[in-house]
Amino acid sequence: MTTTTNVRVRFAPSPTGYFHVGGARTALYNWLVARQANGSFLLRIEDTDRERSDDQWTDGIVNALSWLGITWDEGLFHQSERHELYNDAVARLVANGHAYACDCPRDAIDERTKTRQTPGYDGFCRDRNLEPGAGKALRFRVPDLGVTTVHDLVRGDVDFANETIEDFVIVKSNGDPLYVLAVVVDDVDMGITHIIRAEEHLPTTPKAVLIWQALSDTPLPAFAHLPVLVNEKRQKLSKRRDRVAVEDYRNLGYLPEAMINYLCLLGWAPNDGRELLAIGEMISEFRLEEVNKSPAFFDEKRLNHFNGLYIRALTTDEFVERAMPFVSRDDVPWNKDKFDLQRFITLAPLIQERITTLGEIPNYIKFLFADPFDIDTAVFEKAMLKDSSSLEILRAARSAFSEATFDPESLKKILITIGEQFDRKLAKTQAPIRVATMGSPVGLPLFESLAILGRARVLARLDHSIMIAEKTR
RNA sequence: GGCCCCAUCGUCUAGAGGCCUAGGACACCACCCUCUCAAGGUGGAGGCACGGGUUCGAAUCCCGUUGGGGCUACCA
Repeated sequence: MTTTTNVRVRFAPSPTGYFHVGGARTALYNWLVARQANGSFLLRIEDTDRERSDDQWTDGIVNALSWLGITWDEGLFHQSERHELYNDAVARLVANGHAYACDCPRDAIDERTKTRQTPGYDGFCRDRNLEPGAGKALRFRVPDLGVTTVHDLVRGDVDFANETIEDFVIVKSNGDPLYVLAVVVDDVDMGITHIIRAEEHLPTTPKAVLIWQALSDTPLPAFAHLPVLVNEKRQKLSKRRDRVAVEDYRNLGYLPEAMINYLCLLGWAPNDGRELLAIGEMISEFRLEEVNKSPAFFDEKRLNHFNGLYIRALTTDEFVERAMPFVSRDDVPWNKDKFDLQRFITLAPLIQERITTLGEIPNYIKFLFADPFDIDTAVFEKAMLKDSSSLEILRAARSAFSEATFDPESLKKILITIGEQFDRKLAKTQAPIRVATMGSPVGLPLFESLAILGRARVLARLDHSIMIAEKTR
């Protein structure tokens, strides 16, 4: 296990917005490849565009990856701190004729393009031998003939005719390197062997190949372009359009291991039908060559399913521990110092099998810790006033509970007996009691809840509802 | 417009020429279980985009059509 290989991968997000699940999936696949090969996973922040980059987004990326358990072996690298490297590479490119200065304004290029059949830059400055410097951009001289082939592990060979690739800009006129240049310089410098990224980068990959070959004799890395993740309209997930920030899922109460499992299956599946995969299984079984080519819809419903399974697989102790941040938040629907850990623990197993996200917990235990306790009028009316015997049941229960042993079994027997008096099944008998004591027609099992609530509060709540019902009828 | 990618149930997928009467999972529906709601169990409906080839045989290979998507900045 201590043998290391030379496999080196990198995850290179740009800090220009919330870190979304598509990026997380890309990071995961990179990480799996690194772990499987016992190689290295590097994290590099692509912040060459200073205006769009912001440290807060970098923090978000770092936090999200940490939460997911995707650890990096080298980094964080910031492209913004590596300008010397880029300048050096640019100087070499200019010196050996691969790059040239260009002072064409955009509108001039567009004007000339109108009269041409091929779109893009027309190579106007190619042989003008402009002296590179301030106010002039640098363009890469793309061969007029031939084909640049991208060998892609998931898509096979993809050919691009060089004549369809324009002489693209690699350095802005203000001297800043462009992404396409910085990426290659860094990948060469860091000895990256596998470039695993989203499919949207495929069209610019021949440019990267050309730069790589102009800059280095080292063999090209293997490429793997992953299918993009799409929304319900089958458009690429976007930070602006779609609310899919990893951070949001964390706050909603998704488990990182469920998220990882779901993400892993978005574009890849093991040979047999297994869907619940441990990290170790993903690491040993994942194959880039088996990654699907078509876009995948990020389906929250399916994520929910996985999250529910993972929550239910927790031991009670683990569950309680995971739940703590969600029952101690400021926005919890009860006075924070009313919270009682022991009582929560007692109910925990019952909650655990009912929820799909940890964020749902407060609503389940609100009845226990919220005092004063009030009931939604619509709910109350439906449960208490639509049925004439509801009030009678409340009274009967009030009377019987005042002397009962307060354990679930005893309480249940009492209610069954009361139900018989009214010729009702238990399902019907429990309804008004539930609303009166728990505030909702749905929720945790009633008798366990009553027992934990305790006689005093149960009686008080019954009295309260009886009073309201009497007044209203 | 140009370049490129993609195409199995609504969704995620299994399927690498006969094992396919196309399998699983989510979602959906029904039933069972049941103090509510869930969870769980059982069952059901639902798909190879279309057209040509190749082949004894095609979801699987080839071509085309259609449809979807990505890129097309001195963004990343």
